[in-house]
Amino acid sequence: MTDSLKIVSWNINSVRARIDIVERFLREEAPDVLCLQETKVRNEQFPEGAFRQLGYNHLVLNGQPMHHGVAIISRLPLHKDERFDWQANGEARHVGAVLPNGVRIENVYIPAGGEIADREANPKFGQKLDFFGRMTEWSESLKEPTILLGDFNVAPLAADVWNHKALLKVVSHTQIEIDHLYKMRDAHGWVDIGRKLIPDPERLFTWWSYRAKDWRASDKGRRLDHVWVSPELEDKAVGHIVLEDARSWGKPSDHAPLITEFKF
DNA sequence: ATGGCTGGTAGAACCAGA
Repeated sequence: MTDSLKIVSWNINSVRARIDIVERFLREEAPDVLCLQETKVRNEQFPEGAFRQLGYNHLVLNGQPMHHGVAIISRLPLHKDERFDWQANGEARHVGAVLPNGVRIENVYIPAGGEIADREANPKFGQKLDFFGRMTEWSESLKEPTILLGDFNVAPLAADVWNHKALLKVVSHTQIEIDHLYKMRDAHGWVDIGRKLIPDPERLFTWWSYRAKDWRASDKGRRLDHVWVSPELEDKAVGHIVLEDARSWGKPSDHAPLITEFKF
């Protein structure tokens, strides 16, 4: 018997400000598991009722006031939830749990890293590189079949940005970030499902700035959000789309949802 | 090739995102 699962990653940029389009998304796409980043809410104030009404009764939260915050919201029971502090400063940027089939889901919000791509001039950039370092150590020792997804805040390939040359020195597309990302990938043999199913050099973006007059017309996007899987799960991911239309829904997030279909 | 935008929280000539 084949177990089909639809798993989503979405940087929501405030789950409370965005609750109407989150409900629309759940009604229209009916995922099994929704992983949110940038929920921007304390756990006590998380709008759990909206999710429970739609049949999503299993929530694991890691929130804080104002910034950051992640959540896994599921129709299926979640077990062994955990929260790693890969930032080493208490910020809420990770939550993980195990699905009934034994597969782990790790939902991460990697720091943006500020404006300047230099750890001396900009401590936030150093924090971002160190975050990758801690995730690399974790990846090296990882044994369980795992889905690692979220907002990685790096667009590694030329086809992951609207203009490769223009962005070479822009944080999210610098070589040192890409080196750190790939070192983490190689530490576990992570498979990039986005590029396995939508191969390079096809255009593939997940984020478009709010500042563009018409985000679709200018299309100055970047692929900042990713779905990676352990090597043994590579063939279980059978479909992957970025729901770009959601970038145009009322009061949108600046990120679109990534929908991955698995057959276990 | 940045930023003209956005949210949270405070009550900002704010901070953060990327």
